[in-house]
Amino acid sequence: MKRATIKDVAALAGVSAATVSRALDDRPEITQETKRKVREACRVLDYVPNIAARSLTGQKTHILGMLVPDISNPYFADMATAIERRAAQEGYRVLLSNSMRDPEQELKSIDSFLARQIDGILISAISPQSQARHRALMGNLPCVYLGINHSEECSYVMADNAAGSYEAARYLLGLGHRDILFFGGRDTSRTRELRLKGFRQALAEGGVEGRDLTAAGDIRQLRQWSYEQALELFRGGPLPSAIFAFSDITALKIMEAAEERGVRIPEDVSLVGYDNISFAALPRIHLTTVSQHKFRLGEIAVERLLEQIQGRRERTVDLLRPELVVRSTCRRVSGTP
Amino acid sequence: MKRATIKDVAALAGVSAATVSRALDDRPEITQETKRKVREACRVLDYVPNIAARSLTGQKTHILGMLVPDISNPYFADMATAIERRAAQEGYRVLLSNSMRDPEQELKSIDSFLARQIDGILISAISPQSQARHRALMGNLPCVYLGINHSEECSYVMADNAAGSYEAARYLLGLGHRDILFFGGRDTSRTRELRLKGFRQALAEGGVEGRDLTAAGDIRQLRQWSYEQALELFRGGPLPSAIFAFSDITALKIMEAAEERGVRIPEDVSLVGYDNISFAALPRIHLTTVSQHKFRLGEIAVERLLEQIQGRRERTVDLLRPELVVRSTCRRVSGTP
DNA sequence: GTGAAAGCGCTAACAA
DNA sequence: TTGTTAGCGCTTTCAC
Repeated sequence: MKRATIKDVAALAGVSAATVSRALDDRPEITQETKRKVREACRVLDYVPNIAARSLTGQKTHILGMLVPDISNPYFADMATAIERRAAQEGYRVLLSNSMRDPEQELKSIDSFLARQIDGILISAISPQSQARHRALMGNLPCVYLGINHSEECSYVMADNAAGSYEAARYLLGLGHRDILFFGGRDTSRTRELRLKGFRQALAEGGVEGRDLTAAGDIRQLRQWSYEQALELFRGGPLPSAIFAFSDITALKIMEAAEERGVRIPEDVSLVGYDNISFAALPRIHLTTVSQHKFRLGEIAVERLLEQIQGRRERTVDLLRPELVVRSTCRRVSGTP
Repeated sequence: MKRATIKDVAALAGVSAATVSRALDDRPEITQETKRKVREACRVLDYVPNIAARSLTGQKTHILGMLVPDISNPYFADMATAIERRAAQEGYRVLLSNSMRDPEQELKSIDSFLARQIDGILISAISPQSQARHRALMGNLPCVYLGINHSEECSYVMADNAAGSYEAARYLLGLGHRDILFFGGRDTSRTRELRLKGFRQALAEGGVEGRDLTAAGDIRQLRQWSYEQALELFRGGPLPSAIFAFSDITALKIMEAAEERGVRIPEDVSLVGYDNISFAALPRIHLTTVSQHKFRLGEIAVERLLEQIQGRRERTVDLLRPELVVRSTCRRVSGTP
């Protein structure tokens, strides 16, 4: 049972293939009567136009590519969901690719997207270096970058990481915390760099010295590293008054270690995360964290990309202001005056 | 800057388009020298073959479709991840579609998949009724169903829901629980029906009477419903000794309500979930639940689908045995002898 | 208002 | 071993 083609429809409707094409496109020059016959024939034959053939004729595929470093990270998973939903509303589908933080894989994924004639691409690049390499491959394919790894001439959508951590740090200071530890993130991560910067600035303004703990070297398993470091931290020595985790994932690992060591949050140590992934809002977790509005961020990225594809806009830059989401993992301490 | 085509490569390499095609396919009849020239030309031109054209020539698209009722449900999200990963290993990409539990949307998604010439499709159908309707549309397109909504002549991969809840109920009985409440799920859900069946069987064998609470009528927001019902349950009257939640999502909502009412789990009431979504393993949550091995299930589905596509197998049926994952939300009670 | 013909980029059959 | 030719299903001129 072969699929029906436009010729089959044309034959059944008693017109030419060209007319069928025009009728389905609802062109004004075609008679209502002809359109009716064509639609009827399509229905009878269960005709579905072949998009491959259509795209070959220079049409669009209505497929977007999305490339992220790690889809098992709930942050990207959530953003992907928002992107797929928004794209679907506009009649686009999205092809997802996971670079696994491997620059070679990133290039391969882009090749594969190109081969599929996607109309545009959304990329969360691994690093500015990798970004520079794949930029060339893409030619003038419409593209919007997600997050911070891009060069200045690209379109991008990002949240202000420094501002987010600045606000969170101010919150901790306001609660009376003076000994605050910035915990986690890879030392190669620009995201971490920016978050640490906002953190330090707030502390400096408050006249407080900050500490930080960073994953240096080739740490593949950042989660495992965080867990082990937290276990070490909670081994018995003096605790910091508050911990500012690089991300919610890290914060969760800290929570896990705390539980194991009998350290109570927030009674013994306050904790704030970053990203506001869905885990953070769960009962018993109630993690205070910084929201990057990742759903909105994904939606905007799709909108900007479609504007580029449809030639309505050139380069765009969108900056979202993060927002502190206060839950229950921080307590007020009586600061020394 | 137009993308290079096979003709450009052929011209630059000084051979015909057909030779380029063969060289890239690494066919034995082509000289090493020719292959080298072709590869070089491809490199120079940044040539990426056009998959649309290739698929038009009767080739495959190497794209699989995946259709689920609700991707915001972590259960499906997790399975999708497993499916994408396994498919990527085999050189396939997957196009995701969300039916939003709407039968019309389900049909539209399938049409859109057909139009894209996907090689095969993985479906978690909304209901046996919807399944019957879309079955016709697909002709003999390779297809594997995920879960329980399919007719008998299809290929499918599913976990034994009754066996899973049977085991969980036995576990609760073994801990001494006698007053156990089966909580949640839509009354139209076959999944719920099967889980309830296993639950009842175990209780009957233990000489215990079971109770159950079901979402009847057109409940769109099952999560909200669960939360409200749990709040009601925890209002102050006598508590059941244990609650068997229809799913982990439901269990989490029960946890949330319990927290709000000051009901302690497992001290005041034991709780078990179903699905073993990633939330269940988080610190502070530690939900005892039934694992359906959803990652494995997704992988198997991909493998079976590819076997069908490559003509190596016809209809397949895979049944996975669920497994109880004991964490910390159930306690032993001193049963009346 | 509609049809005939050309061509999108590629592969497969047949020649050479 | 390689080139030539035809055709996949569709859209888009250009005629009529």
